[in-house]
Amino acid sequence: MKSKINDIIVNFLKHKGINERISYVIEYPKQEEFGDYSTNVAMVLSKRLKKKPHDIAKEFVEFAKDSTLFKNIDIAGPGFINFYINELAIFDEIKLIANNINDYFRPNVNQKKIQVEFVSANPTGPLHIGHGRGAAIGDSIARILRFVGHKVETEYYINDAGLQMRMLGLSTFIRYKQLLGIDENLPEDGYQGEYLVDIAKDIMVEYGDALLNKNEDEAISICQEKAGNVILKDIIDTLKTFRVKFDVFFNEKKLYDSKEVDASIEFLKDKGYIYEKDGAIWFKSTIFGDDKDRVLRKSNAAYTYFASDIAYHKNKFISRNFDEVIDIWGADHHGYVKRMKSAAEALGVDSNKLKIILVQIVNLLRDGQKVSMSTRKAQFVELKDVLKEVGVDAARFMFLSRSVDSHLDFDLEVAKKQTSENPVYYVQYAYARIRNIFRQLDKEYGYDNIDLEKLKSKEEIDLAKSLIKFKDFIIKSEEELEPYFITKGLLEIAEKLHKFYNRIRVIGSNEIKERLFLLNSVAGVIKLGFDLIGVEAKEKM
RNA sequence: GCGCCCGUAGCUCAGCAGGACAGAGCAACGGACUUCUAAUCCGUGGGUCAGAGGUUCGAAUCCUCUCGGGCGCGCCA
Repeated sequence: MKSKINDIIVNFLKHKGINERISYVIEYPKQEEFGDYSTNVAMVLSKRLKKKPHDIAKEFVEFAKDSTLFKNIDIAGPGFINFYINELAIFDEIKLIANNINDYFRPNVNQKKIQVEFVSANPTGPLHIGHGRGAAIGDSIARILRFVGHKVETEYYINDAGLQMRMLGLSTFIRYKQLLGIDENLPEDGYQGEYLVDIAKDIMVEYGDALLNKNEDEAISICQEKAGNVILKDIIDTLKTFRVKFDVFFNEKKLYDSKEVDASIEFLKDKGYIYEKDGAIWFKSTIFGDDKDRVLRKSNAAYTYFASDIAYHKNKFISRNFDEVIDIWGADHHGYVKRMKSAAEALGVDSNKLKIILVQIVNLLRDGQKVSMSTRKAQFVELKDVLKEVGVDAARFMFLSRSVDSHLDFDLEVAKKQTSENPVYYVQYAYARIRNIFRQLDKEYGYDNIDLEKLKSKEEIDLAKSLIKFKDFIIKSEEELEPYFITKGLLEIAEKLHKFYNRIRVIGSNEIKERLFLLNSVAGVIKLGFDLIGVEAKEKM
């Protein structure tokens, strides 16, 4: 619908001899009395054509008045052009939706090969609620991009080569020794969580006290591997219940084993972006706008994370040839963005192809008090416990009901209530109400010979409009990589459905066929929206 | 100290390539179930868009400063 209006505007511009792009907007007016759509094009053209906005608007109305799309076009305020859509045109759109939902809502895009990397939590402890938000966002973005028609691969990056994993092994080994009666305390920066005691018990079952006889380095390595595997499996299980699936798990270690880290440094060196100072190897990220140069290999010959991250992104872009890579990080990594983009440029990759989404923190509240979270200190609420308490649907919807860059307050006490305070029920209920009507039909009603002109009430027309508008929400969510537009669109449809349901009867009415036809499309669109955010459409509630 | 993000209704947030009287949900208050599920609907109240300047015909939106909050600034990971 929007694009049809845009076509008319573009024709008008051509008619006025303007062929280049002009930055006007077509929007939904805030007030209903200003029509269904509105454009500021007359005001934008005012300066250029040296005419009053009002006069340009008049010319436009004259130009467009023959279109069957509108029942009226108004000029209002300082020169807004307001469009009132013809009901027939609205229901023509509904027919298109009914004909093929996916075709109708899939925007035209050039297919790209896109990787979405998210969660990527080190397997040093269970996932907490903050990871849940990243998981919900990453997974939904992947679903949306896939729906739109891109080739999408989701990936989880495991930092299994660094000191953190070593610390995990050491902490587990100490727990193991404690179980065997050896008095030794965890180091200050060790992992305190109880889950390591359980893992240590498993190790004891498997090895008895044999690890004590091995050299410490080897014993820690065994513990590290065991703990890492157990925790990773736990993470994967949790993600699975959360309906999040990864196509690829990528190990950092692999980048070292395959010498890709060295190769990346060589690659940059050949281009002249590398120098040595104080016994360390540096990357000249300042040429690409970073605040300072960054160390890749320390003077003690150990590589920094940044070195393996460069190799990782070289692997993504060059070895695996992704057209676009989306990294989803926690907001506390924002200082890392410029660095990573510099690295992309240095690798010869247009840094616009690397999209980094910073997901703002989730504030967890318990009894109104903020709970601070730290994996190391084991002060956190596990994602899997939250899922058990509030359910997958509620959790996903809540994570996706705010824009990515706004803080999210997740109050456990409220979330646990499972009352109507949670908007997911509002939408699910709308769907269930429709399904319920269909279940109670006394016979099959075909949709041949239907006369949609019979749907005259405001409730029916508004409901139909909300479906058409949903397309804009999909486009926006895809363009801005913001799944919350989907939840927003769903809430709007649900609102119109409930209003309809309260005022209009379906079963027993003269318009039953037409209304069922409309409701069938509504249910289909809600189902589509739910699919895009990974929420279940319930038949009954 | 430097840099980034943010400050909109009691609470949580939309709106921010400048435009029409500032929006939604929740909470509060008052109504609507012999009806396809009231997990719903209808109505009411509630805001000097942190503050001060500036640009503009027009600023929540752009610029500057102030105040307040969060985060990042390592040869850490």
